[in-house]
Amino acid sequence: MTAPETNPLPTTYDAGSTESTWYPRWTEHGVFTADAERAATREPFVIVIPPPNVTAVLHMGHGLNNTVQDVLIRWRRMAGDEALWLPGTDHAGIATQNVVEKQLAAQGKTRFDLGRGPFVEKVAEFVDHTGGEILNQLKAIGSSADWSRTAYTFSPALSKSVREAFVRLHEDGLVYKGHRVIHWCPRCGTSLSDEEAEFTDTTGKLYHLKYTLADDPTQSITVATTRPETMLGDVAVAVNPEDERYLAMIGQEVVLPINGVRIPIIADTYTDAAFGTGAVKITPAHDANDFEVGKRHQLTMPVVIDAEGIVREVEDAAGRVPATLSGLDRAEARTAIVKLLEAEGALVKIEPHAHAVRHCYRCDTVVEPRLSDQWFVRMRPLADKALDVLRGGQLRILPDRWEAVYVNWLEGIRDWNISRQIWWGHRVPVWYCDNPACSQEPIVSRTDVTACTSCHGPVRQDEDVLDTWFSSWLWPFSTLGWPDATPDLKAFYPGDVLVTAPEILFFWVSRMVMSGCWFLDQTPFHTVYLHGTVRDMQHKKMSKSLGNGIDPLDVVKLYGADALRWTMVAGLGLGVDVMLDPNDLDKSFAPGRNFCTKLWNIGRFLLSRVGTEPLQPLSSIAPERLTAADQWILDRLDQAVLDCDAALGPPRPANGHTWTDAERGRGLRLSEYAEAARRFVWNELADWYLEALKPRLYATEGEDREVARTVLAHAFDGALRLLQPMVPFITEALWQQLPNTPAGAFLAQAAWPVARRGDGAASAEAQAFEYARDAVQAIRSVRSEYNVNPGAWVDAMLVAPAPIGALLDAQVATIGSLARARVTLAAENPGGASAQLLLRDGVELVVPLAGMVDLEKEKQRLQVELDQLDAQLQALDGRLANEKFVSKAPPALVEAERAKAGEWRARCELMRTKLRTLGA
RNA sequence: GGGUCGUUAGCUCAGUUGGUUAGAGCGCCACGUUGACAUCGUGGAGGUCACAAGUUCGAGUCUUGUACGACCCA
Repeated sequence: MTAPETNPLPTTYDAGSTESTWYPRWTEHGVFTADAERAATREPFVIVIPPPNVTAVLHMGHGLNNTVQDVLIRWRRMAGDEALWLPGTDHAGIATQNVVEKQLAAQGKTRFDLGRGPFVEKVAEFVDHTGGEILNQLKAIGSSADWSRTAYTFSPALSKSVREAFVRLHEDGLVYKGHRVIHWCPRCGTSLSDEEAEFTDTTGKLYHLKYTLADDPTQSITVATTRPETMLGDVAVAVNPEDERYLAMIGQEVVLPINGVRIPIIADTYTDAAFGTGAVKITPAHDANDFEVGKRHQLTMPVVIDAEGIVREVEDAAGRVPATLSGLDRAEARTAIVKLLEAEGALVKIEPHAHAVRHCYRCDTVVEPRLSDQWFVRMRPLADKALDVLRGGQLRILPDRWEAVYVNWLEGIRDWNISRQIWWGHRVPVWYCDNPACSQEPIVSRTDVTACTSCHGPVRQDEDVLDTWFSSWLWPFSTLGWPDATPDLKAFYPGDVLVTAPEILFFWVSRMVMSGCWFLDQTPFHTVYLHGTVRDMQHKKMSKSLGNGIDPLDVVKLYGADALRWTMVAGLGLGVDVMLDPNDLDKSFAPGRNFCTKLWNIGRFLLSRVGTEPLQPLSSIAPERLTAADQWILDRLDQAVLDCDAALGPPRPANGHTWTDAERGRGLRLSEYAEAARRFVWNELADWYLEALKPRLYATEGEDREVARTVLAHAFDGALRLLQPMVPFITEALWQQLPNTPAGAFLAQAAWPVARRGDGAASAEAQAFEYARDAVQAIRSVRSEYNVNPGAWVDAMLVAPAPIGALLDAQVATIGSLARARVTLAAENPGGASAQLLLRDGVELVVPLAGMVDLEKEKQRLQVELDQLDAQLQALDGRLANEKFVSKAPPALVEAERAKAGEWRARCELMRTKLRTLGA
């Protein structure tokens, strides 16, 4: 018997219980686990996660980033790829060390009180206990990563990769120790790479200092500087050799104020005659540019500021720092020195000056340029390879405007300072023999060295650790076991898509491409997808410090993970920032919340009507048994599938390795994908098909009801498959209720739909339903205009040319029930006092509305419509009368325009006739 | 200082190689609980596509300039 089943679904969607039901089932059944062996017979599709800092707490940026990855990986998993999303965390050298140092500071201790070994142990312990929590938080938003492969940049396995990379680069002659001015964070006590020293625009001061000539105290030269405290370390004044103002002074000496040191005036083209006074003081130990000048002129390099940012005579600086200044912090020293300069009459003036000051990207302290010994990687050869893969089409970046940024940076690449003077990280694998009698060079080794290879005496390891990014840049293959030739490495390298934010294009993305190309001779991925930033309504980036953040877990609790995911994906234009209001979560997440509620209600109703009896497969139903509505929804599903595919794909270059120009910019349009799927399930399946179907479904039994059940279930099944990557929980819960879902199967690994008809074009039968929709909308419009009681039934006549009339004949009941109208068909318009509308293809709607029709209103409406169309017709006629248009535009277009003109003309005529009958 | 991008409905954004009457979500207005859904339904209002010039039969789309805004690099 076919009485409707008891509805098993609760009336409101319970996100919490659904999420806690399905996530464990997915993981228990290994739905997310990739298999290297299977990858031999299926296309692998690999995404490596941008590893969050091991101590990080989930924020909206992670939410966005990981949702995108999850959508892509779930899509490819359904599409039959061997999908691997590889998760993990980054040990985050400086950041993590800072956290633990802060804890120590609260106890009044420093890391030096503990000593290196115990401190590192303490950090490791801290990471063990509190680290990696973010990975659990990723599970809460539905991330389908392969947790069995969770990696960590500081694990023994990945540490092995790091050593291998360092040693190999050394063997390749690309690692060297350099003595130069680098960026130094006095607070963190370490050097930083160029990328880690971020520029901040600041309004500072430009100090003009007067240095008196040694041999002629009546003469002086004025230099301009933003950092007067470095004058103690000045070794020269440089002027441009072309600058006529100073020609006579070149070669003479000036006396530094305060410490009385004599320094020469030199000529160097580095000096810009137009900046400041045209004369600059040269402090080689405390400015990278001055360092270059100093090297060119073989100047001494006195160091007057130490590693903690304290002014004192550090090196080659005897007699330069007066006792009164020694021991002052660099900021205090600036104040004191300016005062002294003023007292000596050496301070000419102070101007406001807008410039960019570098700050530590971890603690925001102003970076101090510092002369020191550091390990560097010579990047030019690596960068060239990374440029080749982009130019050769093995790599693309979306949005493509970032490709220019990538190229620009790589073309101007500078050597990478990879050593850090902190303790938390991979120690530089270099050992020194301190035996003065032994001539052993530093030993660079893959394994720990315990004795000198020459004299067998004791050795000591380099104190420095490697930049965190030196492990991150190996991530796409270190996580797969490199340098060992593991099955995973063979199966899953190179990967496919890298999803991240543009901020780390240089830090991480470009470097991964370089390392992949260098060590494995292949770009680690063929696509870089750079998504936008999550911002608040003032377009300010969400951040903890600004207090404008949204906790994704709050959103999950309030509306569910799917609502969070949907909101972000639906709003995610390519490379576009996502705006959310931290003060109004209801409004911000309304799109996702509303969509989930709607989907749940669609499913609840639909499933209750479909029931639980087995369904015959769609393929077993003879086409002539399908109604126009059935044909229509099946066509719409085809179209939705094609639209989703077009928005998402292609997943990889068609030839497997190189993007063609036609492919290169395509796909990864997540918002278009969301819109195509949404339109299908909501605007087509629910709004029209389900409504049109109600009479058939309420029938108690019969063949037609079976057809309706089958088509309905098929259409919904298709919708759920299309939606699963975006809203995995709610779709899984609904899909499990469909009668034809096999026991033990998961939507999460069901097949991605394929369009039945390849072209997605509407079939002729479906066209009848389009006419029916037109008629329904027209009747509703008339009803609304005349304020007809929504419950009341009206008479409506459709006047249609014979062939369309024949199509409409079968739709009369459907139109009637959807528009609450007693619908009749006619070949001729009877005229009379009625509301009349022109539909498409010459179909007319006549609604008599006895006694209610307002003739003036009808006339007005017709007139407005006629005027609009007439204006457009005239423009079109003008175009068609233009000989150039007719001769130059594509013939097919001209033909189409002619046909349109004819249609519009007939329509205008019809309206004029109507107006006349209305007495205008 | 160098570079990149953006400016389309009240807000946030789509609009693929130039070619019907420029779309969506949210918001707004009117009506409404007809056997899934008021986190909803139905109907509707709202845009000289920043400005100016140019190319073209034809420009939201291509070129140049201007204004404003954002980001990246030095």
